[in-house]
Amino acid sequence: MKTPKPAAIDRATLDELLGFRLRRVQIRLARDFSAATTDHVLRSGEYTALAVIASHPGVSQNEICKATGLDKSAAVAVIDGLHERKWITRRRSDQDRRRYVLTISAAGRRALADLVGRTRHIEEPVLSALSTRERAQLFALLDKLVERVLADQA
Amino acid sequence: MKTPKPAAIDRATLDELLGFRLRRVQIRLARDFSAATTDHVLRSGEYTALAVIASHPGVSQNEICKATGLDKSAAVAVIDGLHERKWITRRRSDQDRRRYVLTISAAGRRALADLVGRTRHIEEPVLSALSTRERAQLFALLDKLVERVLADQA
DNA sequence: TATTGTTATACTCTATAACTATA
DNA sequence: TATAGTTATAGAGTATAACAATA
Repeated sequence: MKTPKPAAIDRATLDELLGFRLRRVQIRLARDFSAATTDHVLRSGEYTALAVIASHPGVSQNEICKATGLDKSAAVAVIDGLHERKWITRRRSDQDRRRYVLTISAAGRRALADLVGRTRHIEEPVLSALSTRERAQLFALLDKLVERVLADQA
Repeated sequence: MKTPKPAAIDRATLDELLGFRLRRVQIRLARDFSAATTDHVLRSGEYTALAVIASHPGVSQNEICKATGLDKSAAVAVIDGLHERKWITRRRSDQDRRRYVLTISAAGRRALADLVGRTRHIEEPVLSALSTRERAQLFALLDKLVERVLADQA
């Protein structure tokens, strides 16, 4: 039994759906990433959370959950992990003592820069299917979707 | 502490990365989907596998794994689930008795059509951030990435 | 009363390795 | 020897509910 061309995943029914496409590409990227970062051993969400803290000094855990889609109970372990590595600092907010004020450390910035560099390298083989112009288009379109997602739950 | 605009997820470091965008949108779609299909209770991968079987009558489990990114051990439970629901039929291949020949049933086609209809409905609020033309562009660009992913592991 | 963060817990997903039957 | 599918299992991810502290 020969494979009937794997690229043609049902043009009839799935053509108008977004989720399958996102899922397929993301599975590939996630696997390549975890294979290439066996030294760091990042938990799911730690990378994104670190990036959010880097760009939003003083965010709370709750805000990170909204920005990344992380569950608030899962966020605890994620923030703990970043803190143990000394990639972030946490203290209670003066205005609202329920909240944490999270900021990235110098070591955290170095780790993030390292991760971003590696990620770019990992994504390159996939993104090389697109021209520079197409990449920019793709990113702009995806950004519109991300903004919509964030706006809907703000 | 005010949130400094959640849409702006670090323009400095993450701007050139694909994975975050895919992940964020996919988390949203996956949650909305599972919330809207509590009656069907689909296991992860069953939907995609069913769609692949629909468009590739006679595929083997192995081929489904390649097309969907599913692990071969995980595929067993997925195919079992589809079979128990009588959405697919399975028999051993005559040419190679190690392989299964999987085909979708009439009930499977109805279930798939129902799922696709629901999914379209679920994706609409997110996709409405784009014009018709932009959606077509996005899908075409993502398809190029999917084809690259499939080609790399063929 | 509502919200932030925490813990316990249960369920699911994913990956590995060892196995069988066929090739 | 290699491949298709299976099983057992361990580890990670995800979600829910109950809770403490604070608002």
